[in-house]
Amino acid sequence: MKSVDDVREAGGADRERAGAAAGTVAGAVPAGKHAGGRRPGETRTREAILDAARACFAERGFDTTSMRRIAEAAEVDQSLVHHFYGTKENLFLQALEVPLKMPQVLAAAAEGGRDGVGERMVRAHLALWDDLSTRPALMTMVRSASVHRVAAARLRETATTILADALGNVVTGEDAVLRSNLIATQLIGLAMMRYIAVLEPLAAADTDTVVRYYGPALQAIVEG
Amino acid sequence: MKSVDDVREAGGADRERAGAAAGTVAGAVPAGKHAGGRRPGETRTREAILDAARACFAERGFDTTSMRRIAEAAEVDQSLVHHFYGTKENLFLQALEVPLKMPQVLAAAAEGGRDGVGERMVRAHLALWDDLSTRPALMTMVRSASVHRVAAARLRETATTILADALGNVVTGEDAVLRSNLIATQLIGLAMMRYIAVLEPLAAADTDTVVRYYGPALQAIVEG
DNA sequence: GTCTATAAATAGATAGAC
DNA sequence: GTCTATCTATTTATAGAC
Repeated sequence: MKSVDDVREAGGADRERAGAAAGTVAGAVPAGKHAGGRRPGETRTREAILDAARACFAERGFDTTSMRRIAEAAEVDQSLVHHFYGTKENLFLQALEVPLKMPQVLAAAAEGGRDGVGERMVRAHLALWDDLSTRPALMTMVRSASVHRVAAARLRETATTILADALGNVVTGEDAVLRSNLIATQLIGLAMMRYIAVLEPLAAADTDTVVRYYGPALQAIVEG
Repeated sequence: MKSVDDVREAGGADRERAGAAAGTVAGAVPAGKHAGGRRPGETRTREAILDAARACFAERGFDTTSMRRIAEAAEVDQSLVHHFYGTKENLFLQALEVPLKMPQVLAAAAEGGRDGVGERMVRAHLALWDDLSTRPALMTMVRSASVHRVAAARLRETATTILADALGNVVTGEDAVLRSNLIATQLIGLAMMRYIAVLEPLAAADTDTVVRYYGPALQAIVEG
């Protein structure tokens, strides 16, 4: 598993921020140091639930994942899941939040001109899917896009906004937006077959091999 | 909607065959003409249920589709669905049966040598998805592949057996199987974004345009 | 903040009358 | 072959004790 930079999105709009360090535990917090802020222990449980939800949704999709299962995975009571996130729908929305690093990584890959941009995009995409801090949200999105309206909308949004924006300076000329769509199509297809359908030998192939063969396919569309 | 040849698979193993013409209705059957065969009226209801199931599964996926909903779509009682197909799982299996014409159409597209095979494959694939007699089964397969083991297996099988077989004489040399995987990846990605996620402007683009831009991308992998 | 208990809806599946 | 009625399990979600 390759590791990309450790930039993560703030998450849901109503998510509290940890005071300073990420590893803050209940017992390590100085007494009387939380005026108006969160009470110690709360955030940890809340995040544990969200992480568990992401993992479950990523692995089994929206419908197949029950609130009970998420609670079990987070090792908390079922009612706590509702207490923190209300409905299953809302929890799913939070789990869908795409890590901020995604547009950054893809934009970085699109830099550097037209030459070899196909291979760089494939490599960046694989890096995001092989990174354990970004994979669950991506997997949740793609896996549920077929049956959940919001996940599908998020997928479209990712394909257009993020990808088309990143490729804005690279894919130019006639039908530029359509061609960007087709590049996104190739990348989503790759995720689908390699990580979800687990098609062999593709799923077991190493990154370099995939980049070598698939990069030129993206490049063909970049060139128009 | 373009129409491909009208070859359809026999369906499930336990499916009865219609006597002669497809349009046979109860009243039009000669009396005493069904010794040991099916009783009139049965087949029609049975097929209506299967068609309705395919339509529902195609549109909403496995989990979201209830037996009651299928019964409603077929305009029959719920218990009839169980009567004919037993479990929901079994009905889903029947609905997944990929039309026989699929491998035929793809094999035909692969004929004619390496030149322009990318464009021919894209065009054949789009024809299958735009044909109302094949689309529901394909849609059912791809839409549920993310959450249903059997659908995923069918997708893998389609990608390897059917596609790799068709491309056997075209994709040769180093990593031929992996490259066939990547071609299937592109086609499934296309179906996913154009027909399921409905990404614009891709979904609204006409066939020729998609073929023109996407064909060379497949060709790049064929060439290696 | 965390738990027990349960409401309310819906699912798949079956029995049996006709 | 077709319908009514119902069983059983599971789901999301909430109320309320501590």
